[in-house]
Amino acid sequence: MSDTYSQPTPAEHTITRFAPSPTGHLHVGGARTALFCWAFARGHEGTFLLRVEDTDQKRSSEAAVAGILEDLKWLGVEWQEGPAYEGLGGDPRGVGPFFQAERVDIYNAALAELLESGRAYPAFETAEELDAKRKAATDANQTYRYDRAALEIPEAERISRMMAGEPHVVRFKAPDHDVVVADSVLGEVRFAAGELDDFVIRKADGFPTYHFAVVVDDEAMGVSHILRGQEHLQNTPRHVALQQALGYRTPVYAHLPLIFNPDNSKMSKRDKDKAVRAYCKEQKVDAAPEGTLDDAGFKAWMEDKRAQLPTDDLMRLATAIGFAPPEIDVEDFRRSGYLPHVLCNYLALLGWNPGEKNEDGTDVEHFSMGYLVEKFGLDRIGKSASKFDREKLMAFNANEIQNRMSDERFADAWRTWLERYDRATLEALGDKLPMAAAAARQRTRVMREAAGVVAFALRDDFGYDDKAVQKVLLKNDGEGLAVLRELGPVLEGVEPFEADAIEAAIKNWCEAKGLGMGKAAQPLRVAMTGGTVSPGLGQTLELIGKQASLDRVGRCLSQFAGVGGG
RNA sequence: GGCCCCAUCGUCUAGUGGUUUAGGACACCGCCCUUUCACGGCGGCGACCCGGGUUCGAAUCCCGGUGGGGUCACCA
Repeated sequence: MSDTYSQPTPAEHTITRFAPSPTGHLHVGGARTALFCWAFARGHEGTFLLRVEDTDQKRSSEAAVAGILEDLKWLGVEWQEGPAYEGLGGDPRGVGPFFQAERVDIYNAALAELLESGRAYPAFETAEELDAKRKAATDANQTYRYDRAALEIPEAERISRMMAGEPHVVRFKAPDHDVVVADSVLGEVRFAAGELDDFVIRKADGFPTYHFAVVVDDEAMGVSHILRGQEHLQNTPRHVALQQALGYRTPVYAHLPLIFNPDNSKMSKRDKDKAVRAYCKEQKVDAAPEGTLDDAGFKAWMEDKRAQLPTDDLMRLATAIGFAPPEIDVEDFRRSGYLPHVLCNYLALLGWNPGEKNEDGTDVEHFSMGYLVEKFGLDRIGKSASKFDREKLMAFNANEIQNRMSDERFADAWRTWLERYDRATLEALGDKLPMAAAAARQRTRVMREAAGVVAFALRDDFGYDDKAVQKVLLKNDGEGLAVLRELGPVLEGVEPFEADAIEAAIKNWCEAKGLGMGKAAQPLRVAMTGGTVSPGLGQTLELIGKQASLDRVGRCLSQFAGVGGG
């Protein structure tokens, strides 16, 4: 065996890896896999490494790599080994590089062994020829397996044609015995001999296929535990067969249950395009709004049910038409204003459960990253797929913001979020941000809702809600307006103009008049915001400011005086 | 269709043969708190896919059925 990929690490050391292919942002399913790999390694004082599977030249992009690294870092899923990124990554054991496209020599060395031992062989069919064979088999209602036609060619000729540079792939000769996959979640899964066909391990372009690269790399990098989605289960016998042929050890496998949409469809990036497209149809949007797409592009996208827009274009379009597509990628949840450790918390519960109770008998459901690291284990991973429930995630996030965060911590988190996603509001708020945060916190479930809660403070030129005006100001001969008239001077006398003092002053006035607080609060709300809903009265007025509050009372009075009496 | 996986309230799940009138969370519905909204408190609704075994006893073990899902590329 060549030293190139000999085992550099003692087998007892726990090493997990996350190996995304850089074809887009990190998907929540991938995020959960990464999270589990990370937690498992951490909990076993092991190493979590990141490897980029970019052997598909056509679909990989550097932007996608950067996006995935950023998403992981934001989540708090930190890799000790792998691509360097803001202090993460590195290669202390010298097992890199961590981009498969840079490891072709390593794969070829392993491949040479298989070729030599006769476990792999070149095949010369074109993709078109294979498609035709496949189609013929399907049409005849039969399962297609590669027919080993290339093995009909005498070996010497095969080799010489390969050496002469004739286009070819290399196939692995599948074993003639059953392959058993020992999975720590599912148990032993047996695949009968003959189920595997001679799959391709090196493509015509010289790059290894996924199956081959994964097996070689996991061995070379000393990966001890492979946690991945259950959609990979049928790949595993191929990998095990390859390991056996190469004399590698087989790592521990744990196949994670799948995550679905509430309607049982697979969660996919396409869902976003689908939702936006449906909204466009529903709202009869027949041309792309200014500054989003050109007409031809928009039309083509609308007509092709499976078309996907680049993320940025899609989001710009969605924003322009006032629609929020469902969150699918980690970046989507970040943009909506979920907290990273809450997302991790929720994700961890999809397919895993600590199985512990709180003292009051409820299940332990809200936990920190540290708790996850401490408790996570393969033995409590579930077997059945789960549906992604945004309502519950939202409730988790709301719980964190409303019941666990302080006003100060929320203000910090909000500021960070605004810096990235809503600079206009950040600037409009200015140094009132902490006050606004305090007012908005208990009414905010995800960060993007917060600005709406305090929107009244940002603009003076709001309109009044008719129903509110009728009910609160004009009813009973302008009772509400009369209250407002008297409240003006009361507010004027409040100094300093702070929430508690404001509330106290209004309360005093009510008591003196023998009125319930509601009789004063609601007219003031309408005057301050145009409607009947706002944060606490004191907070609302303080946020608006003394002069502006008085102005709003005046404006309201002059607008409705004489409309309905009073 | 072949192969493979799975199956507890609408959803996420606890439950590993008796401690279970199956526990919790989200959602939903009431009531309470209350200056609106929200928060919070209390209560309610609501599940072991079906059929056979095994056993004194089965949500838990076995078999079959049904249902759901995954996968069948020179993508990963």
